[in-house]
Amino acid sequence: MSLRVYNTLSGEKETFVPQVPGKAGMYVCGVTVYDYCHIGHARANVVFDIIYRYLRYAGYDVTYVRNYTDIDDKIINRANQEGVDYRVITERFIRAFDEDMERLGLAKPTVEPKATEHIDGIIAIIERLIAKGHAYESDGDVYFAVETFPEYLKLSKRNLEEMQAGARVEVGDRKRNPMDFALWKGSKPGEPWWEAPWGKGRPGWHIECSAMSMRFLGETFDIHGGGKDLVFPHHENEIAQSEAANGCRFVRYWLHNGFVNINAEKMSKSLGNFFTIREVLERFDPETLRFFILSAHYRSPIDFSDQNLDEARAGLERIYACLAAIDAVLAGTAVTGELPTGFSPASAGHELKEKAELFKDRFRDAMDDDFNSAQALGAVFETVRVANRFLAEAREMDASARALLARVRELIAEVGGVLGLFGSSPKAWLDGINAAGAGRMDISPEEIERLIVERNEARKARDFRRGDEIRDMLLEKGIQLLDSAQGTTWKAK
RNA sequence: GGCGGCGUAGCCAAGUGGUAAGGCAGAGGUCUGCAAAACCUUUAUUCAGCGGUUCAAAUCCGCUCGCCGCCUCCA
Repeated sequence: MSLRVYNTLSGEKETFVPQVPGKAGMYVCGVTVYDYCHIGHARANVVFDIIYRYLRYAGYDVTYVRNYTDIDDKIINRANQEGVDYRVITERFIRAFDEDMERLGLAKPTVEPKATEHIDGIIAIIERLIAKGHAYESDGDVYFAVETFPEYLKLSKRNLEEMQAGARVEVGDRKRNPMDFALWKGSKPGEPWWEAPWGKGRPGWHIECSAMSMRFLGETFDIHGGGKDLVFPHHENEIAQSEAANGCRFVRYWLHNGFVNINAEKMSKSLGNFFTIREVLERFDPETLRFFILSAHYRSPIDFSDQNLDEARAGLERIYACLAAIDAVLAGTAVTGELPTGFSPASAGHELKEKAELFKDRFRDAMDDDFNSAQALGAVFETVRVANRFLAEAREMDASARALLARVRELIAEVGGVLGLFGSSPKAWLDGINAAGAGRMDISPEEIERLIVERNEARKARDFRRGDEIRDMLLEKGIQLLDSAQGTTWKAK
């Protein structure tokens, strides 16, 4: 089966056929660096991270461009508020963005250009647009004339007349048509500026993405991504500028991710109901957040809540617990990696072997279907269930049993590499979750260990009253004891 | 008002023509001194409602109801 992607432009799933066989060019609108990123940014970036990883996994040579928009009204406003140069702001939030993405385990894009490094390219496009009659200068500003581009609004499927009717009239407008948008803005005193044929100024929003994508991916490229909210006006305007300037198709496949909701309402800056990535990571492990994001299809809305994050953590914990159990069996033994034969048809070994053989196909089928990570995770869970059963059933772990488990372990690591999950040492991850949980309790891990020893001594002496007393006391503090043949461990509830 | 999307079990969530993945929570069982954890079994004759097309519909079409998004900065 081949990769199919949902193209916003056509409104349908299409078979992905790259412009150049074996290669894929992908541009994703990055952030405007004037504030800390919220979990909506986390979602967009995680989603396109797995799209990038999966394209590579599927064998494409991918050029992935993700920009920083480092000049913009909001940046200037913030700089003015703080009384600092705009670059102080952009440098601070570029660093913050990089830290956040690193913690979320994102792969580095091929290029991460900044708008301010491409002013020449921006000016060149604007000059071409003016020369072709698609743009006009007006009192130091330059605007794109939407009426000169008949296909305007083809992405968002709107109607120009109706939008004009509803457009807001701006005071002292320099536009010929209220729907025209700025390519270049003349600078006011005290604002950052660059020299241009129309005087000192700075680029408008939208034009930087046209310039940077063209620079690194060419006039036509395969995939352009971003959040749903960028469809209009940002991407619509990018199409107008780029196609009017170059006279050819701009993007082949438009991909847009759905929103993060809070209590079923869109999370946004203007509503003030947003959480920054940093705030969330104070309470939840980064991989849990990533797992939560990937547990739904990228185009669906997801509802962010403590309960949903707790459920995601429980699910991820189940997978890691299984991996830890496999690792414990495999510890210190060399395995061949060959799939063994000889499991009787009714046994868990036979079933697990079957799951292992079909696993990669199921994963690829899911991801080929418009990057359906939720379905892919379903396949992982099924494998985990059967592996757990195998671990519980098997009397002794002979060479073929270990080889089978090693194969399962390898497969989960392989798809984990594509999803950016399961990359931690299972034991370390589980310990980390415990430690984080225990950090919120008023009891130290040492104290817990001491009480476990005391309880086990009491139990050995068949003093179950004392033993249960300790167990109940710890449970009250949120510490769950786990008894097994190997001894007693604990976890934070 | 215009355009677009969504409505699947108590909750989260796949499934877009062939007879409902998976997770969480719940119930019963195995294990246990009793528990917890783990494992096993189980939990939607049915996909918001009504009508239509079809041998066959959660999936396609129409209508109704409900929710949401974009139309203004936004991932």
